[in-house]
Amino acid sequence: MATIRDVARLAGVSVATVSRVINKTDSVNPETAGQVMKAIEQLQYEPNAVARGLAGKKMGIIALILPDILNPFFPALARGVEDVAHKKGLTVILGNSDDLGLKESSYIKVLKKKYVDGFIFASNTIHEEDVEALRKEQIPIVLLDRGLNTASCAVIRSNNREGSKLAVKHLIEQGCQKIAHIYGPQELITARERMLGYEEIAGRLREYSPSLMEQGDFDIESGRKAVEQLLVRHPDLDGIFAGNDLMAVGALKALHERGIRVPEQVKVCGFDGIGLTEITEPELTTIAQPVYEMGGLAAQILLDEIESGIRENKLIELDVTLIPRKSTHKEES
Amino acid sequence: MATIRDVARLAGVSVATVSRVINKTDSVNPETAGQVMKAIEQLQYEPNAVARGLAGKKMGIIALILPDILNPFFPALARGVEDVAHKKGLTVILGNSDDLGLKESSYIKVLKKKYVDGFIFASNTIHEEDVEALRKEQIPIVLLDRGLNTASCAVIRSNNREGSKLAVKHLIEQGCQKIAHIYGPQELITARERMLGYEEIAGRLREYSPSLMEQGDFDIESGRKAVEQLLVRHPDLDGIFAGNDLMAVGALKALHERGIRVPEQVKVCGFDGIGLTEITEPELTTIAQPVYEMGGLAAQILLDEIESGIRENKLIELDVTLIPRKSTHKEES
DNA sequence: CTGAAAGCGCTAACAG
DNA sequence: CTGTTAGCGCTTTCAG
Repeated sequence: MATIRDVARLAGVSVATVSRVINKTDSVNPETAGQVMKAIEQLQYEPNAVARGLAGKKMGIIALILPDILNPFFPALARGVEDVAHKKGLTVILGNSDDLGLKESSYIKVLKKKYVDGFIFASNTIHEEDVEALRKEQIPIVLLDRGLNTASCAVIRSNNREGSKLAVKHLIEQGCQKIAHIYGPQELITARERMLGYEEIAGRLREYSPSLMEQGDFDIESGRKAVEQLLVRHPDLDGIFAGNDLMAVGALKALHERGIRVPEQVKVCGFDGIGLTEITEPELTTIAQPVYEMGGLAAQILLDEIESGIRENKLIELDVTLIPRKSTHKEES
Repeated sequence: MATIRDVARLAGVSVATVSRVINKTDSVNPETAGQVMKAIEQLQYEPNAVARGLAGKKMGIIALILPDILNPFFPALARGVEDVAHKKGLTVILGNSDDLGLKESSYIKVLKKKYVDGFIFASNTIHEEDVEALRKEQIPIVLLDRGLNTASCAVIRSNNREGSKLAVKHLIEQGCQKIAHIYGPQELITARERMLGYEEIAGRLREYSPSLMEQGDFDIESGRKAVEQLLVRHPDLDGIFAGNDLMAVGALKALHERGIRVPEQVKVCGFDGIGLTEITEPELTTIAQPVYEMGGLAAQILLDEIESGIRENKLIELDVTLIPRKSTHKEES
């Protein structure tokens, strides 16, 4: 592997000059530059990223810390991040935090030592101090689905409240009158927002009652259990809005087990728009988030910040869209 | 951030000594070592990974190149890799190759410059030359699901042929007599092996015919299409063994659309054991690969190789297991 | 067992 | 516009 020295020698210039033409960091006489370029070509020279990193404190790597890549929500996010990073020549380090603050801290600690250029946290448990610490060291961060309180960096999320309202309105349009909601863990702002959206619309219904809400954990099993509870209290419910798709799948399962037909007797709507929703029977109506785009956008903002050195601090809220499918289909009368 | 120099100064020794106690690379007087340790504690010293990388050509990073993290087979693999890597203090870079040889080469090029310690390729299109090149540079590699021809590094895969035999035998036990097979792209050794396993067992059936096989692309849509073709030729088939779970899901969909009941009229079995198989209706019988374990093992072997510097070159074939579910359930008579 | 010093390959003042 | 040189922080001979 040729080094910058080899290039300098062959081109008959100093390493500084070579560095300049590579990084366009200073003007260089076009002719000299030409010589250098030629030498680079000839030697097939490629700058060593590690040496560069040591000198400049940037390795051309961004870190993506998410709860668990096994959760079907995250692969699309990861892909979104990776695609834009790769396009810009950066690489992505993946970390699974399991929503453990400690694991997040541990990733941060290790990755800082590797001079990663920036962090994207899609994790729900980052310690405020960790964010502050990174901020202080001028390491760019982008947060996904976090509250406003952490106003010291860019935050991306989708419009959860509006999405919920969309969902409930849709259920009503399809003829539902008694709509239950399975909400996610209330530590998560997304879960809270979705619940609020539900209450805002469902609260107006004659049949509404707070007991139409039941907690879940954003996983399939909890969705199933929640429905079992709900059916005890409200055997006559005719619509279920689950706080995410996994719980909606669980709901579908519970209903199926009980011989309750979807959508004829009960209509079900999820949230997220993950691929699973297309393979259930019936296919699941859902509020789709632009997950891939969110990942791409997060990466984009992060890269901009890395390049410019300017912190953006903005909160971006993306629109969601209703994808009507069989599970909420209105029977023609 | 304290440097090794600070530690040396505080401990009253040379940097070389500090380096020695950190890396246990040479014996040091226990007392001196103690001093050094104390200094390290006091200064909260953490060695800089990039400087280390530049000096030693290893960044404590491994690269995982797979076709597409969006394919539900890969998250578990990635998680397996990441978990063991993280346990050993290494980090994982993720690359999506889309099974494009060019993209793989591009990842290799970029990552070599970053002194990654090793590569895991779960991708199907690595150029033989690329592998050889890495080999020559002594960069450890582990391959997943590759043929034997690339005998120059460790290869992990699961016993696809036996798995297929298991599947077909199971279908026969459940009463199937005319079993079709949807096979995957024949460039993939996994797809070929599964097909061979099918032929070996199904070939003995009275009703067997080569026209019971139809090609698919390992995705849902192709599974659906394949079944449509198969039903034209063999309206009376009573079992389908799909080369992977996604195609099995497609098969389920096609059958459902045609009003053919599973498992009563046709039984369906998939291959892989991805999570999707638990949420279809009916739930899908499948041959499960230990995907998470495969990832963990790949990482383990890679790390061993990185640490020892000894190439292992072994081929490891993991066992698969039949997971019987509703989609192949035999009706009690 | 320990220290001095030469890199690893590149960037970024600082002169000129 | 260009060259010299001092780091970045650590590892690793080579002496002692």
